[in-house]
Amino acid sequence: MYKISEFSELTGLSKETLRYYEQQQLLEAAFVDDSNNYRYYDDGSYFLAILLQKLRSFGCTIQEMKDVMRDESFTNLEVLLHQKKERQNMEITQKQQTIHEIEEFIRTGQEGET
Amino acid sequence: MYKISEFSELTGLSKETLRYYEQQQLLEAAFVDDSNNYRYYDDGSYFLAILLQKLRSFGCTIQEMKDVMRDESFTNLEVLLHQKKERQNMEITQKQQTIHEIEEFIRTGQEGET
DNA sequence: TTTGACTCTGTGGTGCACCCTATCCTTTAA
DNA sequence: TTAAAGGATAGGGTGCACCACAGAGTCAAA
Repeated sequence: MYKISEFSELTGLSKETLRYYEQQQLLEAAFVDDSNNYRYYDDGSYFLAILLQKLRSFGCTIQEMKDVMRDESFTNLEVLLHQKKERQNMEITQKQQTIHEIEEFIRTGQEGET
Repeated sequence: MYKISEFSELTGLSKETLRYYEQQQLLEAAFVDDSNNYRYYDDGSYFLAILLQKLRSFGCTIQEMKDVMRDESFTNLEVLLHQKKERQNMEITQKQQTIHEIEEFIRTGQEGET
């Protein structure tokens, strides 16, 4: 069982983020001491925390992660992952388009200058 | 000379955005009627408005555009455009990396499930 | 002249995912 | 025992680029 600071260092999620995730019902402590409200995390919490961190880095929003965490069978997870992959691909295409436009602007923009 | 609504439709920048840009000293009206404070825009304003809109779509921030508009020779412009192109390329690389991580996660994640 | 459309300023709100601060209580090591 | 370290809660702040709204004044067509 880890207290919040230790768990924070373990997972890379800040203490504020951990409390925020709890508030969002995304990740709750494994146990809360009634006498002082201290949060205690365990290895199950760790697994979930790492999952959440990965999902965030994949571009998932808090709401999307809530939807994933809500069903314990994780059936939504794979769907979400494929969506995110698709989204990354779309954004790559958009950025390539933007690059083309910048290049075009550099070329034709020269005329209007001087 | 166009009043703000007409100019807004002409350029695609909302009236609020036009007033905001003026406040930011990014784009001022060509003429302001002292008696009623109405803004009037002309073709020079139009040229600049279109430029700003393009720069925004290239991922430039307000601050960066200010830097461009501050020097009338537009010497910063080309530098900024190349920076933005580079940035788009970097972000594409990052997104490709994310896609790899998602794919990797889908593959190895299967083990942990069930 | 009236009326509806337009303009102005100033101020506050938005979204997202946190971060920070103050204040208070509890634990822990010396 | 004491003092530092660490925990809690509540509420406000952040950044960015706007958007929305209230309240007041102004213009333009019928």
